[in-house]
Amino acid sequence: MMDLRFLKTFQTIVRSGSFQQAAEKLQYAQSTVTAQIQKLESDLGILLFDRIGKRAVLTEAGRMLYEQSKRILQDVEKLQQTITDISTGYSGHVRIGAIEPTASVRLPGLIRQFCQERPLVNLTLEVGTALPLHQRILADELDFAISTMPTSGLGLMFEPLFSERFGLLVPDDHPFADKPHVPATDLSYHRLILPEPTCAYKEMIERILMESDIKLQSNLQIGSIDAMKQLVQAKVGIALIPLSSSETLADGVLLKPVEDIKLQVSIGLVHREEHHRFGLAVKAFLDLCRNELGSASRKLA
Amino acid sequence: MMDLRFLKTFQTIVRSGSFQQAAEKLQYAQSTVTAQIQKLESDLGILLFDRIGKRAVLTEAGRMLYEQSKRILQDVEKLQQTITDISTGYSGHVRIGAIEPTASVRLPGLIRQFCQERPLVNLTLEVGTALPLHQRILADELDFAISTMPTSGLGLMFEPLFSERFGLLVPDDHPFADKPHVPATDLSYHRLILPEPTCAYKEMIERILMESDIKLQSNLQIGSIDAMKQLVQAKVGIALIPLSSSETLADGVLLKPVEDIKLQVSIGLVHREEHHRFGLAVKAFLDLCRNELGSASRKLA
DNA sequence: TAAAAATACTCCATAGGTATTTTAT
DNA sequence: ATAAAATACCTATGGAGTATTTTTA
Repeated sequence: MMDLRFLKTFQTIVRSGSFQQAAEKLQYAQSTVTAQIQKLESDLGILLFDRIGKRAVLTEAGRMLYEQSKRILQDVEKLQQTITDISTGYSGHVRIGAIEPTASVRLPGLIRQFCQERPLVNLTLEVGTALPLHQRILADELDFAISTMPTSGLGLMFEPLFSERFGLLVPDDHPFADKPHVPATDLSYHRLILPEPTCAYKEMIERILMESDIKLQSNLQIGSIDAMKQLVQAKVGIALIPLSSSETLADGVLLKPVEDIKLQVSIGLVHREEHHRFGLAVKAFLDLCRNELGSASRKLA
Repeated sequence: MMDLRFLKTFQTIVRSGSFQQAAEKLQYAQSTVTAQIQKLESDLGILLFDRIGKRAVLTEAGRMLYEQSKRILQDVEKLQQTITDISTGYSGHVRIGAIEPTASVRLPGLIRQFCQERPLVNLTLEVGTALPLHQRILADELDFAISTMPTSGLGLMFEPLFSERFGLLVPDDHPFADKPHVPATDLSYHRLILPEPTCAYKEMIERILMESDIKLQSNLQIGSIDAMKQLVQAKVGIALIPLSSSETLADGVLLKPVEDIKLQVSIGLVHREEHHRFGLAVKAFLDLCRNELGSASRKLA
């Protein structure tokens, strides 16, 4: 296999015009340059220079080698720079996943801040439901996720950041609209729109409602919070959605607190147990999440 | 400087999934693979794999190295293939120069034949007058040229191929038009259009006419043979042009042979004296020129 | 006769191998 | 227990140096 140092020497000869000047520039002995070129020529089985007296003139093969190796050496240098940047956290690739509404409500601010601080870092954000995200972490295709707690036994760590609390979304002409808050038991008398089955929220809601002995009148299952808002607006039913979604409410609907029961779920960081070797860029984003989303920070109630 | 063999090993590990399989594929001992990766990691100052139990999983830096080195190795392989092809004459770059009308009359057929035989060879044809072409050969920017004989002292070799003979181009209603051939002495009585001063033909024409003691009535100097044809067609004058240009004559003009004097010039191959090291592709084109244009071949009279 | 490249030789850094140990399944 | 990776140690190829010779402008 070709030696990159020899290509570098070859390039230097072509640019400087002589073996000797190349040797000086590269801090080699002159004989070393000769030897390197002879090695290249014998490896490739073709002469690279016509030795015309003192001057060394490129052959056809030499010209081709010059043109093509130029790009290769440039790529190698770029690669080395990239690796250096990664080890300083200046460059890199952060691959995270998040559930809604965290992804669209809480993360955009963080992402913007992160991109300003580290403009060369690639960032991938995958939005999905908890289980698929956890599986992608295990497959080494995500560095970490922000979601509900993973089921034990997967080999994943959970680091709680904050509690997502729920409210009742109702049309503004609904009987509940005038009350400051809604007693939980009143939920039994209305059609409730629930999330889809793979959503971690659905399980939580059903469990809590069951514990409180509240029966559901219907179970319309809708995968998207936005779609739920539309349906509530259209007076199809009422829905329990995270309070943090209130920032993007449509007209004609209200988000009311619910009394008596703790309708909330813990959201946090999910990553592999052996997370020792996160790159600096990933660590930086992790810390950003801890600082900005953690319960110490009270930016979002 | 990074060792390409190590990158190759690294790639093989990533693709095969383990150090051991990579060692088998590459015919290395397993410890060699370990050592190579450790060398890479210490050179780059960053870990490439997370050693999770038996399995080796790429780190962020490892993923980057994988993505970027892929292209580098591909380029290296392509480069080696190119060099191999050059040494067989299958690939390469032939850079030739030629004067008119040889370039547009005699060469297109050769070029088409050559491109069919060696489709991967790049071919550059520069059309110009003799002296500039000769200088570009000396500057190593052309492999050879087809032109008139170079002035001695430049260090160029000349290898005659054929004689370019001249005829008199006249409008079809010209007094000469009915004669089978024109006596040289009759030229004195008509306005003659000559080539531009840097054209090798002009010198030859003037020298021959002077030797024959023929005086010129005027000296309109035109650089392009095509332009001369237009002028003759417009009855501005008559012109001496190579007989080989007759293939592309315009309507309303005739090309007549000239009697008594030898209006001809030798055209051949011009190249450096030290032409030992032409690539096979260039040699092939040289031979094609010798066979198809040489005086042995009587395709064009 | 200078200046550049090639040659002769010496040295040693290191790539690669063998054998063994460590580690995690 | 077994299979993979790391470690220890050895060998020898070949890259780089010094000194000298060859070549040509």
